[in-house]
Amino acid sequence: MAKHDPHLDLLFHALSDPTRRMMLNRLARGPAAVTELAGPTGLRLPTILRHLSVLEAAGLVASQKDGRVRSCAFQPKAMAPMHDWLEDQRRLWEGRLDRLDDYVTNLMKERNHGP
Amino acid sequence: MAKHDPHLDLLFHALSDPTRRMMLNRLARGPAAVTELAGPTGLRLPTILRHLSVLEAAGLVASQKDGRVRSCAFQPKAMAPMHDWLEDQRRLWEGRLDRLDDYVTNLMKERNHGP
DNA sequence: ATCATGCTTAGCCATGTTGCTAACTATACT
DNA sequence: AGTATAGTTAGCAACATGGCTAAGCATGAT
Repeated sequence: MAKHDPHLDLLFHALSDPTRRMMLNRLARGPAAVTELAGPTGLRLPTILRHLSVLEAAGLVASQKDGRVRSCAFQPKAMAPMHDWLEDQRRLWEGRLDRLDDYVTNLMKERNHGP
Repeated sequence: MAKHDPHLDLLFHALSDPTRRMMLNRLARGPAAVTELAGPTGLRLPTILRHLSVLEAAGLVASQKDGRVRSCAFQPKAMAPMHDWLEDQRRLWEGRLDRLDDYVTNLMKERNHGP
């Protein structure tokens, strides 16, 4: 378990912006060019390019140039570390619930069999 | 499907910082006071309090004062919107894979029965 | 009453983020 | 060749973020 994983920072940060989530949403349906990504957002190209670089830094998107158009593709594997972290977190929480359960169970046993 | 959910911004942003994830990790094991949260981070109290307010803004933590100590508790339900979004995203992606599958299948049918 | 503890507020500083415009490059079209 | 298209780069402005110190306030212990 990484104590302090910089990749998670990039991942969560990338997802924390509505424009970037919109772009990912589009890319989950299939590859797209930069202009097509920009379309629905109403933002200028340089802005979109910046967002794209954030998504690429997080590994969520890979892109390549084909002629004069850059084709961007969603990289679902990049989500894995986040899912792992969420899973760890869930386990911790449920472990706590289990222990609470034990506690209550023991309490009731004591009530039933106690002095 | 929310087109532009500000709550998701807060949620992902809250998780994008290693200090805050560390705090959540501690809280998933059970409630803790502010000083206890600060301990492992090596950061000053005012800084921790700021992080705490970010976590509270995202709904991930609830706190209350008991005497002079503030007790903080993890709120697992706050994770739900994020899980929903991730699930939507996964569905989109898998839908795409299915369609790709169909495409390949059709292509092979045409190859077999075509002119 | 005094002192220690635990939190809180105010305010500073450096850096990062998000949007923009303007100017540039490289490829395609006619 | 000349024009349109698709990115790209540089740089600016406004605001947010993450750290700090110093000073304040409320509660518990002696």
